[in-house]
Amino acid sequence: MRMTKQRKDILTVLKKSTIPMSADMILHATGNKSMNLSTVYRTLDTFSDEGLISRSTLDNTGYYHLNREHHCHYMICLKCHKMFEIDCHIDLFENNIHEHHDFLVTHHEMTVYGYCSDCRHDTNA
Amino acid sequence: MRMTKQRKDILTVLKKSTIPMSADMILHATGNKSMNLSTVYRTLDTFSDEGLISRSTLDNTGYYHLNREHHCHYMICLKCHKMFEIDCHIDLFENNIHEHHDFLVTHHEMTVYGYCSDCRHDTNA
DNA sequence: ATTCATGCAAATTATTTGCAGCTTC
DNA sequence: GAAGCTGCAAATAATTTGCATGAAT
Repeated sequence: MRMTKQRKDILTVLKKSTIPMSADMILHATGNKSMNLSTVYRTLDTFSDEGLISRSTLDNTGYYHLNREHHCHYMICLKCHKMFEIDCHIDLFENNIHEHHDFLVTHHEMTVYGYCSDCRHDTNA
Repeated sequence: MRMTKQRKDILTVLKKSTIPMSADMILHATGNKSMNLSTVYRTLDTFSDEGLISRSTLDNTGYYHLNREHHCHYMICLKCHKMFEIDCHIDLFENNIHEHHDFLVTHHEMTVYGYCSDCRHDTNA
């Protein structure tokens, strides 16, 4: 993977951010006025393939964040759409989140990704 | 809320399904050849507002499912993209899912929605 | 030098909206 | 009969792609 100025800029932005960012947010955050949005998308794909970052679909658009040692989840305010980072403490739920983060939980979503039985035994993998 | 043929058709489809469906999948599943996709979207919005169904963004598109007594989450196969329903047993994780569902978990995502402190205390709510 | 990355513009896809006509209550 | 739906077509918005040029190894 070639380390171009664009890629460096994008990586810098991602390293600084504590919350997931959309491609557009990332583009603006770099301050690189000549960089194109498609470059951002392509770079994010590449970083993703390299396992450097992860993409989640939130609010109907893609959000990207650096993969760090301790993974975390996010709380999203239904009104202002701000995102707040929370550690992956499975026990830290509903009431606990309210106490610890002063965030009133209305609902949550969890999706588990992986490979199903069929696909694991499928030889044309 | 008026109960039109279109709304009945859509509700029937959602009732039959055990997994979330996209607007397009729902349209085709109704078999109603004269119904328009915008009607599906509008109806799903309405149902959502009524609290009848929930929308999740998966795989970058919206998926809708009926709200049932026991809520559940979904496992998504990274290869075939099939979805599998799993109960919300917070303790039923990684290894357990593998044992119980023969699904190899690679990663998961959890998002908690609600209202942040700022917004709860904001009078122009 | 060669390979890969970039900018630009055009294509795709999911979703939303305006509007005029048609149903349901 | 009125308010609320619907279909259709056109508008948005996010993301992807083709292609010719430019930069990194």
